[in-house]
Formats: sequence, C-alpha cells, structure tokens
Amino acid sequence: MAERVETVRRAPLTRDRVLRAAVALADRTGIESLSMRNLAQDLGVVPMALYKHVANKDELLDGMIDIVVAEIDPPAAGDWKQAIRRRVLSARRMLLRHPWASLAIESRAMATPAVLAYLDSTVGALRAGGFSTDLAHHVMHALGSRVLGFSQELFDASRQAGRSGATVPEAPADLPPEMAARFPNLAAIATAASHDGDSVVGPGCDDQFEFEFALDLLLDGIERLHRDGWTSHRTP
Amino acid sequence: MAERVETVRRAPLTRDRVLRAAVALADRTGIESLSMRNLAQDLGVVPMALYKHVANKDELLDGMIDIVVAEIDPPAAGDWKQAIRRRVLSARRMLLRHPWASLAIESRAMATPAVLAYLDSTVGALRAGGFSTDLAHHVMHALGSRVLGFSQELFDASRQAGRSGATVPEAPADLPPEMAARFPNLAAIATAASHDGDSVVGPGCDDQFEFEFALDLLLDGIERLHRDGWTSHRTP
DNA sequence: CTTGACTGGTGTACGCCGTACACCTAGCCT
DNA sequence: AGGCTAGGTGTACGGCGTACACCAGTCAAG
Repeated sequence: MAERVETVRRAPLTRDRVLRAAVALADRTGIESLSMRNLAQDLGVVPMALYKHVANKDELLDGMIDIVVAEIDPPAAGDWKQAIRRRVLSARRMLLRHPWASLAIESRAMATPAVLAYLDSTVGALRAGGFSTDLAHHVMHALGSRVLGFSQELFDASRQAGRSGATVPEAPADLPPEMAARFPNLAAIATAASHDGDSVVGPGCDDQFEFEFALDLLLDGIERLHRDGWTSHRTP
Repeated sequence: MAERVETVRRAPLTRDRVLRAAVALADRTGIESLSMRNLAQDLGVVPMALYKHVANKDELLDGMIDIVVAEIDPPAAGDWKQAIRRRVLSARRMLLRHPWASLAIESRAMATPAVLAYLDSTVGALRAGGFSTDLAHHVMHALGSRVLGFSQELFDASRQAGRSGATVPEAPADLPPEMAARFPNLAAIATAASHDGDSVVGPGCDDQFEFEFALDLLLDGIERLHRDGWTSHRTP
C-alpha cells in the first residue's frame, strides 16, 4: 500500500493563510508594495495560485480588513462611556499595529462585514446605556472618524454591504433583511433616521446635518474649555 | 517679415493647465482612473509631454491638492467660533465638489504647502480669539479629521514639508526656519508642544494624549446631551 | 544671416502590475 | 478502473509609470 507521504512539501494554501500572510507583508513593507506577485513569492507559490483562494485583489484587501478589525477588543460590560472609550482606544491600538489599515478601510467602497459588526456592537453599547436610537445615530456620526475613519457614507455602506457572496457561498446575504438580522443595532438607528416624520431631506440620513452636529459638539466643548481657562495637564 | 502664426495650433501646456485638467478629470471619472496616459489624451498630447511640467505622478497629485485646497474660503474676521465654523464648512463643500480629494490628501505622505497654509490660518483664527498656543494645539488635533482628515501626523508633516523643490527652483525651502516664517502659527503651536517642560514623552507632541483629548472632548459633550435628554431638532 | 543653445513635445522601450485562460496533477468517490 | 474536482502552474495580454533619446521651433549672440 502507498505509505502516507511524509515530506511536508508545503503547508497547503488556505484563504486564511493567504490573508494572514498579506497582513504580515503589509505590516512589514507597507500597503503600496503589497502586490499579488510579492505575496505569492512570500508564500512560495506562483501568483495565480492566490486566485484559487481570493477572487481578486479587492477581495484580498477586504479580507485583510476583516482580519485586523477582528483584533479590536470586544465591548466590555458596564458604563457606556468607559465601554466605548476602551473600545475606541483598542481600535486605535489596532490601527497603530497595522498602519496601512486606516487608509485601506477608508478607500474600500463598502464597509466589510467585520467593520459593520464592530459598528453594530458599538451602537449596542450606546443603546444599552439608555441612548435613544436618534441620539445614538448622531453620536455614531460624531464619533465618526474617531471610530474608524469613515464619517458619512455609513448607511450607504450598510445598504450596499454583502459585497461578494464568495465568502459564504450559500448565504443569501444580499438584501437589507439579512443585514438587519445580523446587525440589529445598525438597523435600528438606520430606520430611526428614515422615519423621523417630515424630515427636511428625503429618506436616509442628512449628511450635512450629521456633519454640523459633530462639528458643533466639538466647537461647544472647545468653547467651554476656553472659557474655563483649561490648560494641558502635562504642565501642572 | 514673418507674420505672427495665427493658427491656434494648441494652447501650450503649462503646469497650471496640466493640474487643472487633472482635477477636472478626477472630478469626472474618479481618482483611480486618473492615469498619466488618460490625462495626456485629455489634453491632446503624448503622455511623456506631461513630465515637462510635473516631475512625476506624486507631484501631480500634490499639485491637484494645492489647487482644490485653495478653493476653501479665506478666514473671516470676527468671532473665532463663527470664523472656524464657516471655514470648516467651506472645506467640506470643497470636499463634496471633489470627492477624490479627501482620500488623496490623506494618502499623501506629506502635507502640501497649501494644506499647511490652510491649517496655519485656522490656528491663527484661534489665537486671534485669545486661545493659548497650548490649547490651540490640542484643538487642532481635536478638530483633526473634521478639518481635513489627518489627525496625528500633522507635525511630522510640517517637519518634512517642502517636498519637491521643483516648483520654486531657487527657494531654499528645505529647513524648518523657512517653514516657520511661512506658517508662523503652526510654528508657535509646534514649539509650544515641544517646550512644555518635563513632558511625559520626548520632544514633539504626544499623539496618544492628543487622541484621548479629542475623544474625551466628544464623549463629554455626548454625555451632556444624553443627560439633558437632547433630541434631534428635526422632529420638534 | 548664421549658429547654437534652450524649451517643450515625441516615440520607443522597460519593468511592474492585475488577471484571463488553458493546463496539469493528485486525491477521492463510485 | 474511471472520472470528478480542488488546487497549483505557465503563458500571455493590456495597462501602468517613466527613463531616455530624439526632434522642432524660438530666440539671442556673433
């Protein structure tokens, strides 16, 4: 009988191995020198072999984003303010570990499922803290770029999400219903935005309103510091 | 005598014409389909002709950024808060006109002179409003991505700025002194950051501190809204 | 009037990129 | 034993940025 081949040959490629190698390579050499060819060489394989595991380079980038976003700490229980603060700082640490990630996330046309999950659980922390969906909605926009670097296109994003279908071959992840089930908190604030009666704009949320909301939140806080003669803690 | 050639032939290329055509093309077709070849074709010229007016594609992008940043309204006189609010909203309008610009600005390694000038005059408005350089410094970081999409690397940026030298061939624009003269307000807050005595970190500014400053400013504002039962103005 | 330098547009060519497509091979199911 | 399939290969194409050699016109000095 044929004995089991015991030469290790090479660990077989998997989608996960490809994505993790890509993240490592981008960490090491920067995103702009991450090419399919370099990555393949890194894995000791011919470039086209990668295409058995990712559809194309865009999908590779989406997969890399999902991996690093998954590194963000899960939300902690308790006080909403502490919970969110910790979460955002954890996201920041991730972005410092993977300097290419913020630009990659922003340049992606659509939010990936992992990003949506992160956002969803953040909204969940707010609502658990007693925020109305209305306020939670505006707060997400205000945190915006602080959270991950998107500010407006959030709901365009969730509307179009579920971009490939290759990842989960038999999931009908195509329609809002699916998304609503997976990201209930996002769904809640999205519908809150659409449903607030005779809104100035049509359906969806008013980007200009959101932008000014965040801006004024900052300006008011700044004004308060200024009035109170605030000074940096670093020189006591 | 040789008569003046009256056939129009073709308006001669200039750096400015190249940059404006590039902006128009990016507005029309998106930044990812802006190639030297497309741009050249748009101008009725062979690709290599562009290189007589810009050093390479990176410099082309820098030039495009300078052009659109120059579209932001100059600062208004009077109340600092209104002045900055108006300025930021003007910047936002520019970014909506040129959807490629925010990503382009963020992906550039270094801030361009026009961006630095914009920042400098914003700092100037704060200082004119009576802000200490200390507070003005932190405020700039807090406004950060709201202002133009960078948050930390601001001072790394100004340190390395003056990137090409091809634009102003005989300017010795290479050293911080030059920059300090051109952007006095930026210089003021930069040195304020370096000089605050026994700072926790070394020279330069403490990115982590700045990030948390901005984050807490937002969280405190949000907490206040929450406590006061704030609700969207849109449904009175 | 000639000449020679300089400015700005041209043509060719190179190396890198993403990826379509045909192929091959090894293991597994029947 | 025979065929299906998953996964790795090789070749090739079109597009990209741009180095480099070249050339046409203009214009100042001799």
